Formats: sequence, structure tokens, C-alpha cells
Amino acid sequence: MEKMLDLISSEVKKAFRANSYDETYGRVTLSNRPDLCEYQCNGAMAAAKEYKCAPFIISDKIAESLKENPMFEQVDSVKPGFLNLKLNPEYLAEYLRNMAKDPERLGCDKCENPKTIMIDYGGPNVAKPLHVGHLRSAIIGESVKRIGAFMGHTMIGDVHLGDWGLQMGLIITELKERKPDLIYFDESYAGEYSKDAPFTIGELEEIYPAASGRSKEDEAYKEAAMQATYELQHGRKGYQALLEHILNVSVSDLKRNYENLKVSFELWKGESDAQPYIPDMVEKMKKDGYAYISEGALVVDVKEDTDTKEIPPCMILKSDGASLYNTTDLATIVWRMKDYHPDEIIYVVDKRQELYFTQVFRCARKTGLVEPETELKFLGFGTMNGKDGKPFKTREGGVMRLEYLVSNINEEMYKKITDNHTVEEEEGKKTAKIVALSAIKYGDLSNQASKDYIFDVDRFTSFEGNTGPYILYTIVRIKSILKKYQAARMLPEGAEILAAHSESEKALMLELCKFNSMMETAFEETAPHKVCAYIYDLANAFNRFYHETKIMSEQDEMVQAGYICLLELTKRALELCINVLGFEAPDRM
RNA sequence: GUGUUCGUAGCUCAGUUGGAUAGAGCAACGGCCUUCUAAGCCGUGGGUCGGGGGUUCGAAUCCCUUCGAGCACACCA
Repeated sequence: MEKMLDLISSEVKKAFRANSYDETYGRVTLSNRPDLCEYQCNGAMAAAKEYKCAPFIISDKIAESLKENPMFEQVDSVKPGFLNLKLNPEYLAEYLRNMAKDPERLGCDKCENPKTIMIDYGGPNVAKPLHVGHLRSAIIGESVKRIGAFMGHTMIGDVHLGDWGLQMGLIITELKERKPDLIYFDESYAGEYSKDAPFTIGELEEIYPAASGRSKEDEAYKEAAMQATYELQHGRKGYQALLEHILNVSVSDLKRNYENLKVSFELWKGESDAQPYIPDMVEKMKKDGYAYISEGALVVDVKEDTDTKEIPPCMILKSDGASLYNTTDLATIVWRMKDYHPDEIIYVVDKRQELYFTQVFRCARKTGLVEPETELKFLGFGTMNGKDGKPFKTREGGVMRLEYLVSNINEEMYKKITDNHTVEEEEGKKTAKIVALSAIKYGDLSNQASKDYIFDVDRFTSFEGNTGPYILYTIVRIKSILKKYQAARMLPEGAEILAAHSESEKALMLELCKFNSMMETAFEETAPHKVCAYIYDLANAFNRFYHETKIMSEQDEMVQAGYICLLELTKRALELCINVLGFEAPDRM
């Protein structure tokens, strides 16, 4: 469906043309003075300069041309040259009826040229538990992915595991110390290895920090770990089998954790998957003359004339010849292009890595790893701070495990729910989990991703104000009425959304008709917070309407049925929105 | 030092890409439940949009300058 603003604009542009003014001045925007009008056009003031006359003369003429237009209930030309518009309620109702006919999309057209977009988010490390630092990438990435999918793009989420490097050698070394008799350490062993891992996720999570700690004090131990890393990367069979086990155990645990957050990935690739592509890539960069030796390291220059500061070259290999983060990221681009040929790759990572990714992107572009039209987008997010404004820590000052954070909030939510209502324990727990997730995700997504934000558990889990639980509460209210209505009767023949009967009803309808343009903007700007802002406005508009309108006691059957249709549409819009944000609503709370 | 992001109510944040009287929520205060979930609704108070200059009919928004904060600046990821 065409967007409401475009429909209105095209009428106003017509009026500008009819009065022989340039139609580009006819662009209509939402009103910033809802007390005066619903939509406005400020073009007359801009046009005044070109046509050398007072702005209000132009806006008067345009208003005159639009007076008879059935789209509008009211058209005013005001003081300096504002054109104030109010929509005909019947026209608005018709628009919403068309939205309602399309419950899957509510009139939001899929994009005309669907793209294949890979989105790199998550970024957990194998053998290490997820911590709060992983939260934002997961939440934002998942939402961006869902918004893109809703707009009709093929979205491929890749978790991009940290499964390469010294950490693996450390684990193997520590394991060898603890269980030296394992056949994985017997180099003469030539048989098959067991499918069962010789450790649990619990052990693994304990082994890594132990090994990491010891390597910092014990030089010989560190040497051993580096040696193990080298042997692993150069094909020692037993170690590779161990790596497989580490991956399996770790990934299934990560999947469980991400599932709890309603976050899922199409691909579970890791840094290790990029390694086979490195030699050819490096060779080609050298052969094509892009890569050269500087201070012992192999680098590619990525400076550009327009730079306002010195951009250091992108390092491809360290001076000892080893690969590093850059190498892996570039090689990852190689397989992504080869296997999926994406039109765009979005990286959802900490914004502190912006300079680094500028280097990587430029290098990829310059050396031809991607095509000129392939878009590489850096979506940097800010730090999650505690109430004191400093990076979020546990009370003891350590890094908090994500699992603990989530279960703390679940418990808190359960307490709140049981304080207010008597519910069965099982249902209460289930509801608490759903509401808690909305609190966490909405709390994060309602802020602009690029900014730091304060993770305030008390505020996010509150049911008041601009919070996830408030949105869910609104949906639950609607569900409750619909259920009551449906229990008593069927929707009568010919029931449909009617022209608004009150100010609050019209305000609700005006919010609803923004749905398609809001979703499009949220995608174009990769801005989930716009979806949050929208549903907050929508929920407010609904609650105002709800308060004024006694739906169940409405006497006129068709009016009542019209309300029900409007409620259905509101519920649908809210549900589609929270779905792209990555959470859901319970039936009761 | 260079670059970059930012500075809006006591607190947490919006601000439709230059428009009219700068908006929400929390906190404070006051009203509304024998009737669809009061986890709600309505109202009151609270601002030199960090400061200064400029661009123009018009600036929180664009440019310059200044103060303050965060972050980043090749062999970590």
C-alpha cells in the first residue's frame, strides 16, 4: 500500500502544480502542532523566495485548490505560510480497512529489489560463557535481521564464533595437565575418536580461565600453549578432534543461551572457518601489488585523500608471519562472497571498533575481495553502563554472566507478578520469563544503538512508562477485550472499521496508518529504536482511546463491531512490531 | 597530540533530517476504579537545548569558535 504521507503529498503537489508552482514544494510532513492539524506542508515558505511573493499568498492559493478535495476534512492556510491539513475520517477509515485486509503485513509493501544481506552479530567466544558484553550485539543484531526480513530481504545471520587462536591451545594444554591419559594426546594413536567429549560445559568453562590465569604467571606453560596452538593449526589429529569436541560442547551451550533470548543464527561459522582462505588471499594481495612489508609486517595502505586524520595501514600478517584478527575478518569476507554473494554485510559490533572496521572495509574494497556495489556496513553500538554511568559490573566488580543477569530479572519479574495477582506457579514463571525478556530487549532497543546507555534494571522492569512491560500490558488488555467479545457473540456480517467517532479514536487511527512508513524507515536507518518509539506512541494512543470508550457496553452493534475491528488491527500492529524487536506477548499478565 | 561521538527538565531519553509555543517517561504534587486488567487514564510544576558568534523569513538541528565528557589511534580481539 502506498504510504499515507505520499498519498497526501501527491494531492498537495497536484495543487502546487495547478497553481503553476514547482511541485517539489508540496511535500507534506506530520504535524508538529497536533493541536492545530494532523499534517502540514511548509513548502509555501520555501517557495516564496523563488516566486518573490509573500508566503501566505501561495499557501492561500493552495488551500483554495484543496478545499473541495474529499481527502481532507479541513484545510487551513495560516499566518506566515503554513498549510494545515486534517484528514477526512472516512478516508482514514478506508485506509485502515485496507490495512486490515492484509493481516500479515498491514499494508507494508515488501521492498522492490530484495537483497541478500549477511549480518554478523553475536560474536561469542568458544569455551567462555556469554557475559553482558554480548547482550547488545545479540539483541540489536536480531532485531535488525528481523526488520530486514520483514521488508522482504534475505537475511543471513552469522554468529561469527571466536574459535581460533591461543585460547584453544590454552584449553588443550590445561586438559593435558589434568587428563594426560586421554588418547587425544597420544600421537601414535591412529584410530577413531569417541563421539563423546571428554569434558562437560561446566568443566570447560572452568578450564579456560584457569589456563588463562596460569599462562600469565608460568612462562613454560605459555610456551606449551603456544606450541599446542601451532600444532592444532597445522593439523595434529588428536588436537583437531579435541577442537571439534570443544566446539560441539560449547556451541550447544551457546545455542541454549541464545534461545533463551529468542536470538537465533542461520550460520554458526567461526574464525576457524576463514583460515583455509587465508593463504590464497594473502598471495593474491601480494601478487596484485597491494600488500607490502612495513616494519616487518605485511600491510595494505588504506589512506584516502578525503581523510581528516591519518588512517594506519591495514595489517595482513604480523611481523612473525602469523595471521591476526584482520586476516581472519578479511578471509571471512572471502567465503561469504563465495558462498552467499551478499549485496550487503552488516557488522553489529562495539562502536570502539569503528576505525578498525574502516580499515578492513577499505582493504576488502581496494583488493577486490568484494564488488564495488557490495555494501559493507558498520553498525556500532555503545557501551552498556550501570546506574553509576560506568561500564556494567557485578557488585563485586567482575563481569556478569549473561545467564545470571537474565535469571535475576526473571526472578524479579516473577516476584512482581505474584505480588499483584495470584497465579499458578508454572504460568507465573512462564509469564515472568516473557515479560522479563521484553524488559531487557525494549530497554536496550529503545535507545539509539550507537549511544552508550544505562542499564537500569529497576526502570526496565517497571510496568510504568516507556518500557517493554507497558507495551505488553497494552496488548494483554486488547486480547482480554477481544476474548470477552468473542465469547459472547460472533462479529456481525459486514463489520468493518468505521470513521472515527471521537478525537481519541481518530488519534489512534492516525498512529496506525504510520505503520508502513515507520517500518521502512526503521530498516533504511537500521534503527530498531524507531519501532520502539512507534509502539510506545501507539500504545499510548490506544490506552487513551480505551479509557474513553466503553467497548463492551456499546449499544450500537455495528459501532461496537467497528471498535473490535480497530482493536484487532491495533493488536496486530503491536504484535508485528514486538516480533521484529524480538519478543512476544503473553495472553495474560 | 590527532581524530571521532556526544552535551536537551533533578534523573533516563526522544526530537519526523531547517519550521509554529522544544516533547515523553521516572521522580514530586493533585484528581479518576460497585462497569472491558488502575501494571491504566487526566492534570500541575519543572528548560538561557553546555557557552559565544554566524548563515536566513525561521536553528536543538547547518557553519565557525570555546568549554566539558566518552572513545579510538598497526603486530590484542
